[in-house]
Amino acid sequence: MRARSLAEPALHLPGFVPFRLNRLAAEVSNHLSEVYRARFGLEIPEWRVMATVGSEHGCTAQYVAGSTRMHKTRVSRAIANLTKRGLIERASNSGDRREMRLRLTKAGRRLYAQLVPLALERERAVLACMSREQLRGFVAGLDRLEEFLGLRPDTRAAEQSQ
Amino acid sequence: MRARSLAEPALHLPGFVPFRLNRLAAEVSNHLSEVYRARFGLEIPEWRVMATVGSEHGCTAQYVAGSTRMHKTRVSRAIANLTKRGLIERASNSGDRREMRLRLTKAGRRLYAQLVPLALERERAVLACMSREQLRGFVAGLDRLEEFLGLRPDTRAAEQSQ
DNA sequence: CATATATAGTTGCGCACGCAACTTTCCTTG
DNA sequence: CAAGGAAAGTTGCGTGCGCAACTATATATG
Repeated sequence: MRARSLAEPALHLPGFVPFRLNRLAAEVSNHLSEVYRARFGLEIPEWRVMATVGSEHGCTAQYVAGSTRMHKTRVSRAIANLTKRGLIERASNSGDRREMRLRLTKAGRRLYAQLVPLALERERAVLACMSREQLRGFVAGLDRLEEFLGLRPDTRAAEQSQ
Repeated sequence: MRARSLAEPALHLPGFVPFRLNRLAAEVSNHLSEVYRARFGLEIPEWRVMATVGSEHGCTAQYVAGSTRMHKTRVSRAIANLTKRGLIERASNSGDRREMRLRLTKAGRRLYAQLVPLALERERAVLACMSREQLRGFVAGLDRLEEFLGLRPDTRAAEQSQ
């Protein structure tokens, strides 16, 4: 196709989208982690569980794993930590005794209420570097990629449950 | 303070951009890793070193760490592995004997020449889900975010070296 | 009703990672 | 030229992760 074999690199990492996504995601995570890590003693998996259970009351570990795309062992350990700290509680009172319904405890809801505004503020601060128009274009791309890659089981879930 | 307590989530993880970036980056990485992992026995750090050294002949470990934003120990270990496998070689013949100039060996160049087209093809396959216009918008957002977050020491480097 | 298969969640194990400390070499400043 | 500090890389150590295997419960099939 391209009589390019003897020519130069052909792949420059800083222009390679998969790499750029990784680097960007890591950087944004670092910014965020100052909030939930230093100020609340939560690691990424714990923060994700809190955020999921905080809005999907009574969901299962399986659901958390599916919607965050974390490995179920990672979820399991995060839940164990949060339970030990008294931030969430497990109830097996369902009809299916294999699964555990997850809920924030009172302390968990307090922490969640503190954490959420800070997290949203961090997001806002980063996205503020783009114009409204730029942001729309960027998010549209995100939407498209997620749909294409089969991320977002939530759209389906929303359609089903509502 | 409370006025919102009875209202709903306020933070829905699937719509939270930092989370979406992480999930997307992980997913794209998984797609890519099938190439360099299963077919060439390289992990992410090794692949990044190969890609960097492949286009920046004679660069240092420091440079790789800076441009990929990997921790220097991660880079160091990746280089150790690649050296053991005979894919890159270190030369301390510089004027500064602390740093090591990195180069692909003959075998390394062979592997690089095989790997690059496959990686580019994977990138293309993913990005093909967007229209030309969408892609432009998405990449513009990427550019903007990277600049804002101080990623890309390469633009500076390019200005200096060229 | 018994057996087989699947699913929710946990745990043992090996490994890669980041941090801090270290070695070696370079650069400064008196 | 001696001494303090900085930079390039490496290594010991503790930890979090993913894989595979396990337990317990639920569902399907003869």
